Amino acid sequence: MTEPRSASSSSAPEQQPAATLTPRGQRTRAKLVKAAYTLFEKNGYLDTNINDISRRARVAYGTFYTYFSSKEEIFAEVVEQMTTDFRAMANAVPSQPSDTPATRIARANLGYLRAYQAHAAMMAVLEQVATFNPRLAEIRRDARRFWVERSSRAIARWQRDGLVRPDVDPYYAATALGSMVDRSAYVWIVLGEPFDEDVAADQLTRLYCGALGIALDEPRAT
Amino acid sequence: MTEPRSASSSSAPEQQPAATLTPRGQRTRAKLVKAAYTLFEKNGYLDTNINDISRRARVAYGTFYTYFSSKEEIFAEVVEQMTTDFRAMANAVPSQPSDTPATRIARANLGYLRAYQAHAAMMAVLEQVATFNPRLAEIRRDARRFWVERSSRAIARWQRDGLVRPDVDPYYAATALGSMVDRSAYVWIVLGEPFDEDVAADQLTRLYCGALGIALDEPRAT
Amino acid sequence: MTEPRSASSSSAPEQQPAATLTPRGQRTRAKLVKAAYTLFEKNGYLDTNINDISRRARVAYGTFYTYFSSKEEIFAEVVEQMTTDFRAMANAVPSQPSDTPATRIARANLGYLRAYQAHAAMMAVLEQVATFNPRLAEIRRDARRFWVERSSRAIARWQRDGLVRPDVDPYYAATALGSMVDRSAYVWIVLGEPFDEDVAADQLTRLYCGALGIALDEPRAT
Amino acid sequence: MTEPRSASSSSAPEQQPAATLTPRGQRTRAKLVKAAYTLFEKNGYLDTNINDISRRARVAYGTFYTYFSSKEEIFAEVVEQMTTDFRAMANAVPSQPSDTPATRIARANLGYLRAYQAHAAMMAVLEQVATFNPRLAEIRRDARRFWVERSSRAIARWQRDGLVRPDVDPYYAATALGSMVDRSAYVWIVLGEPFDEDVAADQLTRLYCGALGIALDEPRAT
DNA sequence: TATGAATGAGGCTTCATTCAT
DNA sequence: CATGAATGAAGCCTCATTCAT
Repeated sequence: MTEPRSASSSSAPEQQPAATLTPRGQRTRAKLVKAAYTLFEKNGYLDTNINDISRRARVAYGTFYTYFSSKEEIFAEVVEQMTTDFRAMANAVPSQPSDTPATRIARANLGYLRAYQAHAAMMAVLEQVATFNPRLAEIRRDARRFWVERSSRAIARWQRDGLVRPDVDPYYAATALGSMVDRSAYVWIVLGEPFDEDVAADQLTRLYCGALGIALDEPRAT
Repeated sequence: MTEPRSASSSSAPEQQPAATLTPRGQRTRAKLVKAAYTLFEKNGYLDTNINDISRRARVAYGTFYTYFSSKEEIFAEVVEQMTTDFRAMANAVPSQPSDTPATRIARANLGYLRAYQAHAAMMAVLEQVATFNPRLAEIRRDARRFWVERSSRAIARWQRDGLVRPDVDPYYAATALGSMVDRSAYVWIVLGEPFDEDVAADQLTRLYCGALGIALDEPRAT
Repeated sequence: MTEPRSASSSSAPEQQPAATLTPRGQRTRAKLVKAAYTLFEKNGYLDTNINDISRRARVAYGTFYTYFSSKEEIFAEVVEQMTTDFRAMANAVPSQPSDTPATRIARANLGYLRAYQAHAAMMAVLEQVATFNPRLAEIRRDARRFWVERSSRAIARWQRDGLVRPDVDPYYAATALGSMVDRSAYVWIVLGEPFDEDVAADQLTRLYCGALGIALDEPRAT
Repeated sequence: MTEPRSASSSSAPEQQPAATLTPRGQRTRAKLVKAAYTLFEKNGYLDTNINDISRRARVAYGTFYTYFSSKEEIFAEVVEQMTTDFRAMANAVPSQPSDTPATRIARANLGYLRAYQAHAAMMAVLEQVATFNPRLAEIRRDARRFWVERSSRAIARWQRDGLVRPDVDPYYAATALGSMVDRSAYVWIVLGEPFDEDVAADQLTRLYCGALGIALDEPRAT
C-alpha cells in the first residue's frame, strides 16, 4: 500500500552506517557509490537519477534505497570522498621547516591547480548543487573555510614575523586570495578558458606573493 | 532534468522582438519581465515556474508564450537587464584622465562590490543557472570576459608605462584578479560570510595593487 | 526539472473554485468527479488511483491536477455530493406539524435506511477512509454530529412535553440511538447481513420508541 | 493498493503452526507478535510495516517470514489475541441464575464499555482493516455475530418468559441493540466524543431495556 | 533457524509546453 | 492578442515479499 503516510513512526530504512554491513552489502554499496560518482561527473546532479545509478551499478531500483535514503545522501558521500581525495592530492608534497613563504605558496597553488584538474568534473557539480541545496552548500562552505582558515593563520604568522606587509588583514586576504586561486581554477579548468598549468601556477604565485608583499624566491641562480 | 520538449519545436511562433509590439503588448511584456525578475530573485530559477510568473504578472498562462518561447528565454532577458544595470552601477563614477591606476582600481573594486550588493540575489541565480544551462552559461562567460578584457588591456597599458611589474602576464593577472574580486563578492554577499564593505574594498585594492606591483595612492597628506 | 522543491513559493496549481471555470473546464471537472465517484464506489479509496480516474474520465493524467490537488481533495468533493444527496433522500418526506413523535421517528428511520441503501457503496468507502485520513474523518464526524444534534434537540423537546421518559439524557440517547440506526444500516446493507427493509425499519422504530418511552402509533384501526 | 504478490505464491514454506516450534522459536514468534501488537496499535495497519515489526522485535527482517507468511497473517493473530482478551474482560463478572434481565444487560453493557476502553486502539485498527481486507473483515464479522447470537438467544428466551415485549424480533433487536452499544463505544472512545463511563453505561442500559420493554431493576430500596 | 540483501511494481505529483477558442 | 485547458513524460520513494548464505 502506498497511501497513508501520516503516522510514519520510525520507518526509515535504517541507512546502514557502512560498518554494520555484510561484505556483500559493502560491495553493493560501493558499486552504487562508484556508479553515482561516474554519473554525477558526466551528467551533473540534476540530470542524474536514481534509475541511472542503480542500472549502472547493476542492481535493482529498490536496492538503492537499501543504502541511501535519497539522491542527496549519496551525493554527499560522493563529495566527501572527492574532498578527501582533493585535499590529499593538493597537499601531496609536504613542506619543510626551512621552506620560505613563497615556496609554500607556490607549492600550495600548484597542488591546488593539479587537484582541481583531477577533480574538475566533480568540483563543477558540487558548484552546481551548492546553488540550490542548502545542505550540500554547507559542505562546500566548510571546504572553503578549511582553506581560508589555514591561509589566514599562515598569513597572520608571517605578518608577525615581518614577512607580510602590515596593512593587509589576514582574514580578508585569505578570503580574497583563496577566492582568486579557487575561482581561477574554475574558470580555466571547468569553464575551459585557455591556460597552461605551469604558467598559471607561476602567475598565481607571483600575484599572491605580490599581494601580500612577500619576496619571491630567487630563481635558483647558476 | 525535465524541460524536455524544448529542442527545436515544430512551429515556434517566433516570439515578438519587442520592437514590433503595440503599446499594450509592450506593457504586458514588461509586466512579465518584472514578475519574472522578482520571482527568479526570490526563488531561484528552478523553483520559479511559468505559472507563477503569469500569475504574478496577472496575465493568462498562455499569454506568457505570446512573448517568450521558454523559461530560458525570459531568464536571458532578465539577466540582460540585470547585467546592464550592474555595469552602469559598477561604473557609476567615471574616471578622470589624471587618475592613478590605484585610484582606478579602488574605484572599480568599490563599484563592483556595490553593484554586487545591489544585484546579489540575481547574481546568485545566474550562478546557479550557468551551472546547468549552456546558453545561459555563455551569458555569464561573456560578462566575465568583458571585465577580464578590460582589465587585461589596462594592465597591459600600465605595464608598458612601467607602472606594473614586468613579470606578470596581463591575461593571467586579469583573470586571476578578476576572479578574486568577483568571487570574494560572492562569498561575502551571497554566501553571507562576514565583511564590511569599506574594509573589503580597501583590502581588495591593496591586494590587487600589491599583486601588480602598483604603488598605492599616498594617503592625501597634509 | 523535478528536483529542488525547497522554495516552492505559491506554486499551487490554483485549484479552480469551480466558479471561475470556463464551460469547457466545468465539463472536464464534472467528468472527473463522475469518474471518481464510480471508481471509489467500485474499488474503494485505496484501490482507486489518479491514473484510473483520468483514464475513465478520458482526460490526460495531468489534467486531473488542473482541477484537484490530490486524491484526497477529489474524494472530499465526491463525499460532499454524496452527503447532500443522502440528506435530501433521507428527508424526502417532510413532516407535518400534526405528526406524532412515533410517526416522525418511523419516517426518519425508513428514510435513513433507504438513503443508506442508495448510497451504500460510498458510505462504505467513507467509512474506510475515515479510519486513516483525519481530514476525511472530520467530514464523517460532522455528518454524524448533524444527525445527533437534530435528534438530541427533538428528544429534549419531547421530553419537556412529557412524551419521553425523564430518565434518559437527550445527548446520550441521541448518540446511542443514532449509532443504532446508522450501524444497523451498515451491518445489513454494507456487510450484507440478511434483512428486509420494511421489517428492519419497523423494528428499529419499535426499539427507538421503546427506548425513549414513546408510545407507538395505534395501528390505524378499522 | 500494493501488497500484490500475495495471492497464492509458489512455494510458501507453510508457516509454523506455533505448536511444533522449539522453545527458542516460540520466544521469537512471541516477540514478533508483541512488537506487531504495539505497532498496529500505535500506527494502524497501513502505517506499520514488516521492517518496523522485525526491528522492534529485534530480529532480522527475514526472520519475520519464518513465522508469518504475510502482514495480514500476523495481524490476524494479533486480533485473535485481542478478541480473546476482550471477551474475557467484557464477561469478567459472571452472572448468577438469580439475575434479572436488566441486571444482566447492565453488566454486559458496562463490561463491553470497559473492554472497549482497554482495547480501543486495536478495535479502531480492526475497524480500519476490516474495510479493505475481506479476510480480516470476516474476523470482525464473526466477532459481531458472536455477540448478536448470544443476545438473540437471550432475548428470545426472555420473550418466551414474557419479560420482553412480543412485538420485537430477537434477531433484529439483537443486531440493532448490539450495534447501538458497539457503535456508541466506538464513537465515544475511538472518536473521542465526550462521555462519562458510568453515565454512558447507565444510559445504554436504560435505552436497551426500554427498547425491549424490560423492567429496570428497582433502585435497591430500603 | 536466522540473517539481511535484493527485488521491482506502484503511485503520486510537477510543470514546461501546446492547442483550441 | 489573450485565455486557460490539456498534455504526458519524468522522477522520487515505499515496502511486501523473495532469496542466497
